[in-house]
Amino acid sequence: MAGTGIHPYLQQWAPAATAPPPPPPSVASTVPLPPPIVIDNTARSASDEVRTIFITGLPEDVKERELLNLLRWLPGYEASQVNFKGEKPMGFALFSTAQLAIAAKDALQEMVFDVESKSVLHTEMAKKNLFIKRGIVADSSTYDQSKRLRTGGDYTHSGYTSPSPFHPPPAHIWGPHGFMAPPPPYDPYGGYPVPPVPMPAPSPVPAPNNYVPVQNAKDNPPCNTLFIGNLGENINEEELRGLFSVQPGFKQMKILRQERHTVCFIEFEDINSATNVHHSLQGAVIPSSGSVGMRIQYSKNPFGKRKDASHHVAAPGSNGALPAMTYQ
DNA sequence: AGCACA
Repeated sequence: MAGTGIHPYLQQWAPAATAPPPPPPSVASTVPLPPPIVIDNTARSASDEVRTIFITGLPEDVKERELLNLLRWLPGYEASQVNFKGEKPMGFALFSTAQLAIAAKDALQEMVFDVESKSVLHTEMAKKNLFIKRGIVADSSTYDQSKRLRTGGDYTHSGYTSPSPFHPPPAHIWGPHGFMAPPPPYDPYGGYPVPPVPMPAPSPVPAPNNYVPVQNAKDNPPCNTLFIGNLGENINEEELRGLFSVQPGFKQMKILRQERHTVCFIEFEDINSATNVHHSLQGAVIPSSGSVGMRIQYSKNPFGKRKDASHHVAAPGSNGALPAMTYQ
């Protein structure tokens, strides 16, 4: 049959077409935040956790809408706001859980927000949560853009369904099932106005079902190749390949089995694609890796560049002295 | 922390 020609995008945002995620432990159906996650926040009640991130590095002419449109894709996104301290914009974004806030923070960390103004985002957890006014934005007379708070798109808290078949969500930001942290208690199709596109593939890709913060102290300069470490000993190569090969810009990957550490290298078409995945899958946990989150770094030796650059090439013909063997 | 292949 025609089961083979699956459009890459369709796979990506086809989270639960025929294989819905394992139902969360059947609690009361309306509990808002039930993370059955690894992190042991058990000491603190999840209610007073800071789940807001603080964003600096935005260009001075940033529009609140710009930030919103970036953030609204991130899982758990609830609201955001830009305040100006002098002319320095400070962004705040509220997420549904602390963990999703951390995930978002990591995903945005060092992101190039605008190339022309060379703005690079820096993110931290906020000191306190963004306060959401209930009801509608109050002051419509002043129309002070810098202080507006909006509740954002409704994509995220309703899952990964795309707003439109023609406009798939930027999977390069969050990966196919990227940071699918706690399966939120939602009905994938409930309340969603459009019937989902008929999904040909059940669940070809074992997706990361979790995400764990990962300390990535050292990294190498950005390049088109990612180095993936911390994969756990029993990592399944198929699963790895399935995850990465659907990422936008993917070219090839090489899995390297070492004694205890399996690592892998993934080449992308360009640095940008690599960077997106670097952020989107950092700390992602895929089933066969156990409970550890993968560590993603830029490769020391990108594909297509030889490791040994001992022969520093002078500009051809720059000095008349030709080396011995230069014919051909 | 573990970085190969062209």
